[in-house]
Amino acid sequence: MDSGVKKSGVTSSQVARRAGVSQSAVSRTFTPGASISPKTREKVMAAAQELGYRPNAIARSLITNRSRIIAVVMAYLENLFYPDVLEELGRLLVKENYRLLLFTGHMDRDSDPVFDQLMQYRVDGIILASTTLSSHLSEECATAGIPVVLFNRTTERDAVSSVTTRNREGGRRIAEFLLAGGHRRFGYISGVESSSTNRDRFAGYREALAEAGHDDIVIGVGNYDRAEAEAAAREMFSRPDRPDALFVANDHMAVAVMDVARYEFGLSIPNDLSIVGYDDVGPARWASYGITSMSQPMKRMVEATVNILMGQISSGEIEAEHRILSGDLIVRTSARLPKNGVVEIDGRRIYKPGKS
Amino acid sequence: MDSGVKKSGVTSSQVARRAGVSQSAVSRTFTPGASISPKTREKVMAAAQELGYRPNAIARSLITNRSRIIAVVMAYLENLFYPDVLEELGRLLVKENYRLLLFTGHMDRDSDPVFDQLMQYRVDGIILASTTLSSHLSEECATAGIPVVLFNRTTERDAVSSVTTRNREGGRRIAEFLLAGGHRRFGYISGVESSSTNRDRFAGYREALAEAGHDDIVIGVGNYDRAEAEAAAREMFSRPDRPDALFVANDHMAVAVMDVARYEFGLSIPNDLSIVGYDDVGPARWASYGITSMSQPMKRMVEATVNILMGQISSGEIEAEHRILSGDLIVRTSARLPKNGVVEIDGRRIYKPGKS
DNA sequence: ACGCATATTGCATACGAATGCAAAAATGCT
DNA sequence: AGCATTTTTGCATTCGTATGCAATATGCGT
Repeated sequence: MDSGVKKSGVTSSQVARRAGVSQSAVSRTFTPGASISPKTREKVMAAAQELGYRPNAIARSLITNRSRIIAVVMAYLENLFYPDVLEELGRLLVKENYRLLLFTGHMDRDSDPVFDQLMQYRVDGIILASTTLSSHLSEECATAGIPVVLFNRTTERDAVSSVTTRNREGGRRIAEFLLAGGHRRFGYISGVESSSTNRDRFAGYREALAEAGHDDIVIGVGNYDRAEAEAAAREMFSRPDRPDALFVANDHMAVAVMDVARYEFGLSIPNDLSIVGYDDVGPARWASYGITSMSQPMKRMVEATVNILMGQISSGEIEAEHRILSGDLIVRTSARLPKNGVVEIDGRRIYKPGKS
Repeated sequence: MDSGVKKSGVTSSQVARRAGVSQSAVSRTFTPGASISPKTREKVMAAAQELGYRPNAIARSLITNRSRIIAVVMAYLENLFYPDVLEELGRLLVKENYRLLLFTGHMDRDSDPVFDQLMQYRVDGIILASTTLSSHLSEECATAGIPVVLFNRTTERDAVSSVTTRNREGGRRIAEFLLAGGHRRFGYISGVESSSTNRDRFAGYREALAEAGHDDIVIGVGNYDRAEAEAAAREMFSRPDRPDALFVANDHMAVAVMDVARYEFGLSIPNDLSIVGYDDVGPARWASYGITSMSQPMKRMVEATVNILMGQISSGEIEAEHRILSGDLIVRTSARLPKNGVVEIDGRRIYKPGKS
């Protein structure tokens, strides 16, 4: 009431004095599960209220050695898949009472500066979305006891935890779908060629096509980038042996490729060209595109990610764990339909070979 | 070399012992501008290297009372404008050696929980993107000495700093453009009605139309949400007096509205209906849409935001500051063109009434 | 070489909260 | 009531770094 300025900087000791108790009592009042009597707790709460006290998370971190901060390193934000992921991550982390420290951009090369900051803030965990860590850096995390989870990516040696979907099977499924649709000439526009998602998607696609006797896939490199995907599409569509079936490594690029096909080459989709994408991200669902796409169960992926992290944080065990989920091939209008195999589930049309 | 495990937890004292200097020397080595001789700095650096030492930002914050963390509260992430903003913010903040603590979702009502966390981490500044603070909360920030900047939004009383564009003028410009294009019946699909951006854009639009004798604007409420905008569009397009000119409060909704117009109502754009959006965000530029849109100079807005923040942090003066930038009406194909006024600048077509 | 000004260094303490430990209070039991 | 047990409390210390101050080392001018 009378205290006048309540410039934040109210400390637990001040509250303690006000409430006529010890600083420890204040601390215990704000520490869930600590030993404190209802009576003192009430006194403390009242004093805290009056002074506008909030526990200082920084000081708390210093002594508990827990920051309750999770670092998220994310790239490709212009691909709506990732903002979606970010939003869901935010929701889940806040629910677990963790904060989200965001680093945008890649950290492929020795991006020590960014990494240094992660370490300096003693984050409790790191989520790498579409970005990997040099083995050097991930080792450093391991020795530092910081859990790391790769989101939608894996590394060669499975040394660090990851959450992915069955990209290889996804690639296969897409090939089967396009084969069943009676296509003759197959194309692929890749993501970043060294990325595990790209490798796996393509591997599955190529395998299934090869088994059907198609060994000559027309390939363009899109690097998960709109402009590059457009350029690759232009090059591909200008070829005399233009494909009639095209798998684009993600929807973000597929949308761009579709625009190029329609508005620069006057192609009719899916009559002249079938396009299949990956992720089942927002724009793929928009009426202008209606892209047939392998879905990635984003929410479950995020949930698994947070889950792994929380497990490792509370147990202290940083054993690499790999969660592999699966999606469905959502059928829309960007690709010719096979005779059968398309079924409707929960209002979504899905390709399930074998089923009529 | 021999130290074996270098489990992070290396402290400045350990480095000091190793280097044969005092802990202060280590601290000074890592404090830019501190008084330290090149010779000892070198010794310290060497020891730090060996042990894998990194200064503990938490401990540092505790004593300097500066966290070097900026909280960003952001909503509407599915609107690509905001991921773009986020990326740019990340870039600029990192350059200023600040970290970005992200909170997603709204905090309109007394969202004290989120706010509490902001305060607990003693963030050095707060950026509110498309979200405002109750006056109660913003006051609390003021007394706590924490700079707050509203991004793309203002409050009634100009008590808190903000960065916006001339939304009212933008609304006017759009009206002028549509009037010059010879349209007869005008519509508007709003954002969140209480938001300042929506109010201003609409005010300008309505004023200019009224001056031209058009007082009967057909209105739908979109709340900056795709689904709601679609519903509003459906309702509007079903009316007998369907407008032939439609201003949609942002591109995120305009894209959805355009799809409804074309694919659900078979309208030809811009022949049957002209659509103008706001933001000039990614999808507006895609070939499928080509939306004529008032641009917001996102990079400059972000720059101004960071600028205000840095200024207030370093000066300690938290005087509300308002930066108001302006954009251009980028002309594409979603709206009928006026006879004149459209000029080409840097490869972009812009509407500048008065110019031929 | 001497004295003075300046640059470096180490000591000791502070930041704000959490926690082991022992003292004190409350509770239960007979 | 008296004793044993449990709960609550306060004291003192700790986390890792920054910084004022006094002490020491260095450099400069003559």
